[in-house]
Amino acid sequence: MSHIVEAIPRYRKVYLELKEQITAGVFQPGDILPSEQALSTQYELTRPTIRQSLSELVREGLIVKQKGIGSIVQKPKTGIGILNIRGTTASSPTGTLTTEVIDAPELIDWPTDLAFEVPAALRQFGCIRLSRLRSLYQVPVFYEETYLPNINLPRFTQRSFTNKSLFGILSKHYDISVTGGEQRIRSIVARGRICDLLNLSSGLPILHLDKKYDTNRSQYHFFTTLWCNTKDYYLEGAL
Amino acid sequence: MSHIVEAIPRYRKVYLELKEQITAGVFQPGDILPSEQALSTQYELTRPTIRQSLSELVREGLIVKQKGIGSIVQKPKTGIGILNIRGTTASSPTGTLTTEVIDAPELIDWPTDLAFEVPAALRQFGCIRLSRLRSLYQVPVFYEETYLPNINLPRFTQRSFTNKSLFGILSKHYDISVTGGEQRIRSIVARGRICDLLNLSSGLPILHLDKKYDTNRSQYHFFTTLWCNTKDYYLEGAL
DNA sequence: ACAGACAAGTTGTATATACAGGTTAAATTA
DNA sequence: TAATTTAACCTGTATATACAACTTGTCTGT
Repeated sequence: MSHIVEAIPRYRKVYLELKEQITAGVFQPGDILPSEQALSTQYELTRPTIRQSLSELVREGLIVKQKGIGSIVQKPKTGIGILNIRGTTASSPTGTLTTEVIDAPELIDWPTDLAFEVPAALRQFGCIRLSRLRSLYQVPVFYEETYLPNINLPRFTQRSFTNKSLFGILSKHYDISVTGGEQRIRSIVARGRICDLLNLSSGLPILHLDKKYDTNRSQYHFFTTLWCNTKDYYLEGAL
Repeated sequence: MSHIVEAIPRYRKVYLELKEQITAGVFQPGDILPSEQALSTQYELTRPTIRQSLSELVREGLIVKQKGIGSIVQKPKTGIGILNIRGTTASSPTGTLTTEVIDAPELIDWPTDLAFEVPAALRQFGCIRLSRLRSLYQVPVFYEETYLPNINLPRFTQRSFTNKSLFGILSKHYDISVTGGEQRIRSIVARGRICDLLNLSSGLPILHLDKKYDTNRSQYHFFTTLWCNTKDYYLEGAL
């Protein structure tokens, strides 16, 4: 087993730094970022490299670019932005989302009723299942079940996930970052256990989402099923 | 008023051509596209330019790239892919989606209850409203109301939208292409007119989506509200 | 005072090139 | 024959450069 260095490209460092500055408020909505020329001088990189950093910010909707003007910082999106690539914790209003573990991480056989087909390459390994309940202002909003292939995740089942971002833990301790994925959405009525967890009466409409996440580990995917009460909130995402 | 030539960049032509070939089946899922080097020879462009074309295909999920291998064509996504940037017609299984006009295009005042705020720059112009019902295999699946700013859209209200793509008409006749947008999703119960249109009994859960589209015309946005019966289908999209 | 030309600054498009690092299959060696 | 090395090919990252197209503010001439 080789030591993973995973060198971070320079364009990505610039992207991360600018993103941090935007979310931290150094650049306010409506502000114009330093020009590509200025950024290339500042970071000692060339303009194509800087443009690669900015294109990521455009893709995520943090800036829009306008010819002749510059890169304009956008208002952060409102709502519970779990339709995009960000983890649910990172994309919610700061400090209002709490996470409670319902079922602690445990090793199980792969369920047979997942919405997405589990690749054979993953089936030969075990499956780690955990479930969590997310609340906004102490009101339960969505319940989430996650299924991960048990490949090279030492001490994963011992970790605490209360009020922690799963994406953050995967990134920090296991060098796994989410690069994309797909999702399927339905509208269903709440029944049984979901009602209890979300504190709903039976028969109310809720969102049901199945997600498959792609990661930087080739062939490594994981899966999430999610039930969301959209009575007081909505899900939001970029097109 | 100047004549709009709107020269199409070369990288975009390559993108469009490859996309056409993929959707037409010239390249099958699992196939590997010609290498960037081969494409640059074929199209007489340099590799950076070709990479710009391919990056669009990656963003739309039509291909994934793998270092040392190439660009792998992906299975077309199943489901009704209206969560992504493609118009609903273009992203559904070929030939199965029919569109019926419920309310023909008409000039109205801007509604006051749209989910998204209409920019002041658009409010001073009138609003064109039209509504359509989409059916899969003759079964109504979603109902859609669209609101467009009436700016430089000659003869728009006279056009037929039956079994036509709104995106296609905007692109072909008015040089308007959708470049992005945002959406909000809720789960609600069907009531009143929606029940009749979707042929549902009252109280069943359906999806409610509000969308705001960005276009290549600066400051020009339009809006869609959509009700979708997800009993037999689901909405799908990339993360 | 006003209109128009101009200059400066910005992003968009495109070329040309180089090397790093991953993958595969053929060639070489033990 | 089997294992190892090598070569060929692929995408990823980065530099350096040039010109086009768009926006804004300034300068100039009337």
